[in-house]
Amino acid sequence: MIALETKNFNLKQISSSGQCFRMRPKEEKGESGYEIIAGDHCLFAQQEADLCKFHCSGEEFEQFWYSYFDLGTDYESYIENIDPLDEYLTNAAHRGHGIRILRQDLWEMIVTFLISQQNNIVRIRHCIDNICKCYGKEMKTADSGETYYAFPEPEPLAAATDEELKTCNLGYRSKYIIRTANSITSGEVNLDGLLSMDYQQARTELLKLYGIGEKVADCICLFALHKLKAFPVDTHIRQAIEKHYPNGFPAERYRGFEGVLQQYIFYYELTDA
DNA sequence: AGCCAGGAAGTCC
DNA sequence: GGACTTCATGGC
Repeated sequence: MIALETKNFNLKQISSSGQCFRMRPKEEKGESGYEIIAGDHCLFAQQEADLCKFHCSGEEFEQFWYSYFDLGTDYESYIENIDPLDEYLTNAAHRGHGIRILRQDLWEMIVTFLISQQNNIVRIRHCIDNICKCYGKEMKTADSGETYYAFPEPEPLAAATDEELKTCNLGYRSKYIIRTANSITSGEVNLDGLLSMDYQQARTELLKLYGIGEKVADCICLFALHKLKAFPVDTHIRQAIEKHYPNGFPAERYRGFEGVLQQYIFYYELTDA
């Protein structure tokens, strides 16, 4: 178990920030915390104020979770750059000050945000749970020996038929996932290649995939490739900008980390004080 | 019951 | 290039 003092880190805020869908409140041995499943990893974590307990080995923490939670980055400096006259953004950042832009798996984000389109967050979780149970490897946690399912690899999803995927209740998105999985297994689009591209290159490459448009591509760039200049505009963000920024969001002031602010706004719009 | 959801592809002009 | 329609499913 790793105990750590953290700043600008809040499990509750991250779990409901809409960037990850396999993180949820959980009781373990009578203690409350959060279960986080990412790729084929699973972690139980607890938090009291700034003190966090990560129930994993030091090795797994250093090699995986430290990076996953982006713990090497100072988020307060992003918040300090916010225009103090911008009351809306100041309030949004205040409420979501414990959010981090997670460094998640590329393939997992591609599938996750294909599923996210024209869908609500509660149902997105169900859809992802379904495909993990059907197509992901069964795993056991080192900590407590509990069973969980890894996120499925491209191969089994590429091999699935539309009829089979239908049992996961993905709706019309099934065909997007099958065709995109085939684009990966065939080598038409190379996942490792995407990792070394800049934002514009990666975005263009992602747009080649069937079912991925500008918004989903930006989510993948932000949440998997950690391109903080990506600023995904969905229905909530569009409405918030129309309401609070009639002349457009002042992205030029925040060049290079617009994506962090986008998350504060998204979280602010989806939560109550 | 009916509207909506972290949109994108298809089909017009 | 823009506007308009269709696409499954279920949460609220």
